[in-house]
Amino acid sequence: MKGGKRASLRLETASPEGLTGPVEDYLKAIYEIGRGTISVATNDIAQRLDLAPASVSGMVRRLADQGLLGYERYRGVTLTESGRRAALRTIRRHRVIEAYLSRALAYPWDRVHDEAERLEHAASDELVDRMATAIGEPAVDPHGAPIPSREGLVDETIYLSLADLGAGYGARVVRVSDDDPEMLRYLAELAIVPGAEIVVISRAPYEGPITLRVAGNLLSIGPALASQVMVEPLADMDAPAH
Amino acid sequence: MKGGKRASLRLETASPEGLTGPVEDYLKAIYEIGRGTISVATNDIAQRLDLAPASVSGMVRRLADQGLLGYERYRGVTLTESGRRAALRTIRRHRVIEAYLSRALAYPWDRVHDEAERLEHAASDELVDRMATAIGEPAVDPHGAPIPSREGLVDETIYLSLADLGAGYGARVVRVSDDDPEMLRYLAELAIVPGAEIVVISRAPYEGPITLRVAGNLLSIGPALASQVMVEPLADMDAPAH
DNA sequence: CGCAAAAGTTAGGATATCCTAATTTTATTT
DNA sequence: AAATAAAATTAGGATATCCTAACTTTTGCG
Repeated sequence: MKGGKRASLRLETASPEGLTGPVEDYLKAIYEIGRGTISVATNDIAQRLDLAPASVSGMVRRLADQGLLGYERYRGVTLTESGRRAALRTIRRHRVIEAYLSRALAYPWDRVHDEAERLEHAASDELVDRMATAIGEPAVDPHGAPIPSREGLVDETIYLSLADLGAGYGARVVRVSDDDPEMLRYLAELAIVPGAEIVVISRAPYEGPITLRVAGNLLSIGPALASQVMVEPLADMDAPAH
Repeated sequence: MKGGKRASLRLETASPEGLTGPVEDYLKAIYEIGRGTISVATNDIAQRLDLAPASVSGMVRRLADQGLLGYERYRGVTLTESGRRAALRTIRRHRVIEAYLSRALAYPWDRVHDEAERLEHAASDELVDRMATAIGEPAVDPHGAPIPSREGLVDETIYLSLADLGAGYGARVVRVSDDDPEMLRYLAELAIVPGAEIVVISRAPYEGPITLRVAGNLLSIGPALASQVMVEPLADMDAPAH
């Protein structure tokens, strides 16, 4: 006989439960689409992961057999408790890595996402925890997304998007969508970053441009972009009237 | 048609040439066994990667087809120029990551290897370069192994092992084998680490213990352990006679 | 409410990687 | 140099993941 016994499957992941990279990606996608609770359509998973719908049908079936998902044919999937935990662990990894790359290695914010997308499947919990400690246990990643705790708790607050904000309102940017590097570069140029304060000056009708004041400058953006920017309305503004 | 075209193979690696994790592992193993030039037996590859010999036969055939290896059935394999470059890139990644984990995140030296083993397939060249810069472009990893340059150059010096050193000789430890955590912890306890100066006090015959002075202490180790410690003899010792 | 469009699934394949068992080639040893 | 031992290969399978094409179920509309 040669050497010791071998794991039945060669895993490329560092997950405690030994999930593969693709499995982690599915769970994360399902969590993010359904906010952790809502039932999710297989086609939406396919779209988000850029896979053929048929591939998703096969995979969710297997994940359901493993107890990670609840699944009824033609009816969408939900995360089980164990699936949810696994999803949040991966999301924590992703966001801690993003934050670490940004703060400790001065990684540009439009590139942290792709790098984290690969590292999240390879980094051990110990490494992720060391990274988090090294940068002072931040609460959010560079795009403003909340980082789940080691115990799997996350801030699930739902924010308005800039597209939902009426003229005259002021708000603070809390979070921007993270996966389009070009958009992130553009937003940074406009100073629309988490923490920035903005005022909606006017909104043209029929999906027209939204004019804002940001950091003293006036600028206009389209509603498609505005919908990617999550904000927290500020109470103390002067002209909230309609 | 849905979305854009898809890569023909889904890669889990960040390599420029798009090599998979297993492929990088094979190339690295072949480089390390054969020091980059010598022909390597497939069985040795199997042993090092903990795979069945039959699996290696299949894989080296494919790698040869891809131009990464020279291969003649029943005769072993050699790295081609392109295989060698790929191997050194992976080795650079591995060692930079080890050094970074150790210096920037205070990772214990017996655990950097396993972590790097996974991250080396996921980290982009940009990340590895940023890590290297962040810790001052070290020349060696925490175990004393030389880090290949971005251009693929490495120090190929071959050192003696402690097991080859006669009684009376002094030497400086340059490098220790890196993949057995328990052994690394033991060596650290004995202060046998890269940079340490040692003197061989005596050697018992018939594979007997080797007695050393390290950091002022006397201690004995077996030849199996001694052979894992690479040293550079010191010229200025007093009793080199016989 | 019936039917077409949309959503989702099964069927049948492909690829990369690994395994065990059986076979072939090379090396060693008398 | 024949016989045996060691090394390496082929044959035949398994698994995880993905795909396209064809089919089925659900949904939404006139």
